Amino acid sequence: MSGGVSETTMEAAGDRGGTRAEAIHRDIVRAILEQRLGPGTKLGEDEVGAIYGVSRTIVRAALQSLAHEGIVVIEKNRGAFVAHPSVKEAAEVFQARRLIEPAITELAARVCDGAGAAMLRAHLAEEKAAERDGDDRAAIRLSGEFHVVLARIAGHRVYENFLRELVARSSLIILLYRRSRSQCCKTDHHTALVEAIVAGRGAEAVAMMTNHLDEIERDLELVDTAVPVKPLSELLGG
Amino acid sequence: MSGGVSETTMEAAGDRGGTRAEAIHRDIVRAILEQRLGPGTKLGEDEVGAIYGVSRTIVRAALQSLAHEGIVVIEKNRGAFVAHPSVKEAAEVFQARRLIEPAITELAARVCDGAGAAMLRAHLAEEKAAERDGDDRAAIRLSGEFHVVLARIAGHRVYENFLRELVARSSLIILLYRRSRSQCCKTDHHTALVEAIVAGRGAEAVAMMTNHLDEIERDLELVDTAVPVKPLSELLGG
DNA sequence: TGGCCCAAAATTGTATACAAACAAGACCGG
DNA sequence: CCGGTCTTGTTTGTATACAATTTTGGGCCA
Repeated sequence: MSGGVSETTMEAAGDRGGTRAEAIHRDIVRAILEQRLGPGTKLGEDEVGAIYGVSRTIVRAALQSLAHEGIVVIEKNRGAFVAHPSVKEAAEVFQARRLIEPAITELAARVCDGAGAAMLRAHLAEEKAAERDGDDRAAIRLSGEFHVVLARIAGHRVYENFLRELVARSSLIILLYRRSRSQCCKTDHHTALVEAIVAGRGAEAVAMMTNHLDEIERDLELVDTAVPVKPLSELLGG
Repeated sequence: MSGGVSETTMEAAGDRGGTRAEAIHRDIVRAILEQRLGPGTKLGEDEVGAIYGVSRTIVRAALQSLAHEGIVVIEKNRGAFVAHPSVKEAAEVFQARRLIEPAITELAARVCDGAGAAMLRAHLAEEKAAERDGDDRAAIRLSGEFHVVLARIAGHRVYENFLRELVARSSLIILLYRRSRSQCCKTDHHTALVEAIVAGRGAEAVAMMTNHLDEIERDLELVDTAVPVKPLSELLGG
């Protein structure tokens, strides 16, 4: 973990991007989306505080926020751990995604204007660049975030917030339960989705999204696994 | 505000029901569901701390949790306020309910066993008793909570947590935007829903739920209003 | 070698002190 | 009287101190 990068995180916060706790929250979510932080990882308050250069007060606020999203589990008197979703929870998360993402997709296809199209295409370009550059972690994160960008395009804050949590939790689930080593979302699926959405072909986009989610879920083997644990200072702030 | 009642809240926490912050969070949600706490009400840390007999640390944790659910808005350097949902947010909340509650209802109808039926009937009995006794506040709260009990019966934690937030936010929305003074959910609708769910008639229950939600939403007039403000100590711990 | 016990170290839970920022009231001038 | 400025009081943001709990390591015994 390079101290310079975590200072960048803090500067972003000073930049009216939100409080320090929110910045740490975002950075930890980023680490999870990039699959650097795995299920069961202990997030000690002093350790996290040392990494980001803040007191435990700020760390506790960040951890509470993460716990509220189901991404971290806080056990009384024992500390905070990256969540280890059960098979049941995994099924529930994907079921919720199969419920909400077609609705988001349909909305996005209906309201998508030039700015929305530009945002989607820019995101797609970022995904492709990460893939081309062999930056697996960024590619994985961007592929998850693509879904959240759709919700932002749809302009529906309630759905967006819910989906943001579902996507972060999906990242943990995929890390635990996936069969293949491949990136879970295929860029060409995202490409086709973008084209359908931008063209306002809602029904087609919805069908594609449904298939896309089914495919992600089919790649999961919903049985229990164990994960190795790495030192926190290698994983955060990255 | 009777000190005895808030001590009861604290004892419930000591009873492995969760931390003190969680108990305060629950009590504030309860006050909102009972429409004792209206949109825009300031929740000062010291004031809330005095009411519940805790330090600001615990209050801040409770307020953060409420803010995460969209029930309270924390403005930097200005304090925490009960949320005042906009017309757009109101529409989004009800749209999300129209998406998720039929799914919950269908699930509940599929899995409802004898214990589930007993839970639903007990809840319904409580609603009817509150109505009969003229306890409007309890009746309003129980009618909102009925929807969350359905989610619990469905045994789907992701849906349940999401719906819990939506129902609390709905309470604020209804207080702000309703046309009529009547209780927003009619008990006979809940009665009919329970019978269909318990009998496993999923499609019928789903249709009823959809109509029920449409009816609630039709009773809202989605234009901006202002609300009078009452002293906090009259409203919390109730 | 494994299990148990105990003391010390580490960590979490929480209150409180201090700094920073905002709100309210007083004062002054036009 | 009204508006602007300044001062004071209040509240929020955050670190730190202290209490409570858990974890770890060492010693002892079968």
